[in-house]
Amino acid sequence: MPKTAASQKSDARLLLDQQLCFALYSASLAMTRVYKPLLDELGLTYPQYLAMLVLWEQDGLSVSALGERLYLDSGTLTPLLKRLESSGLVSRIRAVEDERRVHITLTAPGRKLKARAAKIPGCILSASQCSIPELTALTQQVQALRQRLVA
Amino acid sequence: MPKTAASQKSDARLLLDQQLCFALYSASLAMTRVYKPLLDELGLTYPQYLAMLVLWEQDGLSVSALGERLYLDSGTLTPLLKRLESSGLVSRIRAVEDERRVHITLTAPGRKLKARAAKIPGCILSASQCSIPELTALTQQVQALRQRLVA
DNA sequence: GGATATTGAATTGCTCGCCATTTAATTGTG
DNA sequence: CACAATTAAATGGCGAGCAATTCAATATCC
Repeated sequence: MPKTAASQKSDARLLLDQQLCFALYSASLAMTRVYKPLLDELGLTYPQYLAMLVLWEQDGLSVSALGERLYLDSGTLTPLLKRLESSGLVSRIRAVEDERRVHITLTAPGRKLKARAAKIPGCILSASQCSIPELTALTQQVQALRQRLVA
Repeated sequence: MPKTAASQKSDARLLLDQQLCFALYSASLAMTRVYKPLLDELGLTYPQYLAMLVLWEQDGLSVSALGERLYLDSGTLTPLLKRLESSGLVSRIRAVEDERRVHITLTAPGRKLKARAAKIPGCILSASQCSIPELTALTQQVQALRQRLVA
C-alpha cells in the first residue's frame, strides 16, 4: 500500500525523537538521577526537595498553597508531607481559624537543612555543562511552555 | 545575622522558579496531563504510549533495547509491557537463539492503533500554542541537555 | 436558623520509576 | 569440560502522581 503525503507526515510526527514530550520526559528523569546522589546525603527524595524549596522561601503554607506552587494535589502531597514530618523536617498543624486547613511549618532541623542544600545548584550547574545565560534562557522557555500547557 | 554576598547568592539559586529542574519537572507533568484525555481514548497510559511509539518505529525489540531508547530499566518496563500484553497490543516472546532475551512484538491490534494515534501530535501542537520551528528548536535544546546530563 | 453547597485534606487503588536482589542463560577461562 | 563471571529479565519494596471518593468544616442561601 503506497503512502500518501499526509500519512507520511503523521508517521514522521510519531517519531519518538522528534517529540518534545519525550524530550521533556527523559530530560526530567535524567535530571532527577543527577540529583539523586546529592539528595541522598540530605535524606530527601527529589519531590521532597522541591517541597522544601518552597518552604524555605515561604514557611507555613497550607497543603493546597504548596500544591499550587508545585502543581500537585493533596493526593500526592499528603503522604509526601507525612514522610517529611516523620523525618523531622516539618510539622503539619491544623489551622485554628479554619480547621480544614493544614499548615506546613519547618522545624529547626528543616530550616538548618537549607544551608546544606545551598551547594546543590552549583553541582547541578556543572553537571548540566551549560553557561548561566544558556540555562536561564532555557528555563524561561520551558516555563513559558508549561504556562501554555496548563491554560 | 547579616547575609554575606555569597549566602545571598546561594539563596537566590535555591528559588524554585529559577530552577531548570523544576521547570522541566512541572512542564513534563503538565504535558502528560494534556496527553491524558487523548490517550484515554486509545486505552494507553503515557509511558505505554512512549513504548508504542518506539515499537511502531521498530518492531520486535528486546526489553533492554526498548529500555535504551526510553532510558528506562527492566524493573519499570517488565510490568508495563505485561500490561500492554494483557491489553492485547504486544506479545512478549522469549528469543530462541538466546533465551535470556524477551522480544516485544506488535500484535495486529497494536499495529492498527498507530493510525488512531496519528492525530495526537497535532492536538499537542495546538495545545502547546507554539510554532513548529519554535517547537523543534526547544526539543533540540532539551535533548542536548539530556545528553549532557546522562554523560 | 437550618438545609444545602462548597472547600480542604485525607484515603484508596492503580501505574509508574528505581533500587537491590534473584534467577536463568550465556560467555569466558583455566 | 567444569567453573566462574557476565548478561537479560523478572521480582519486591518504596515513593511518587493522579483519579475518585470520603469526611469534616465552613459558606451560602432560603
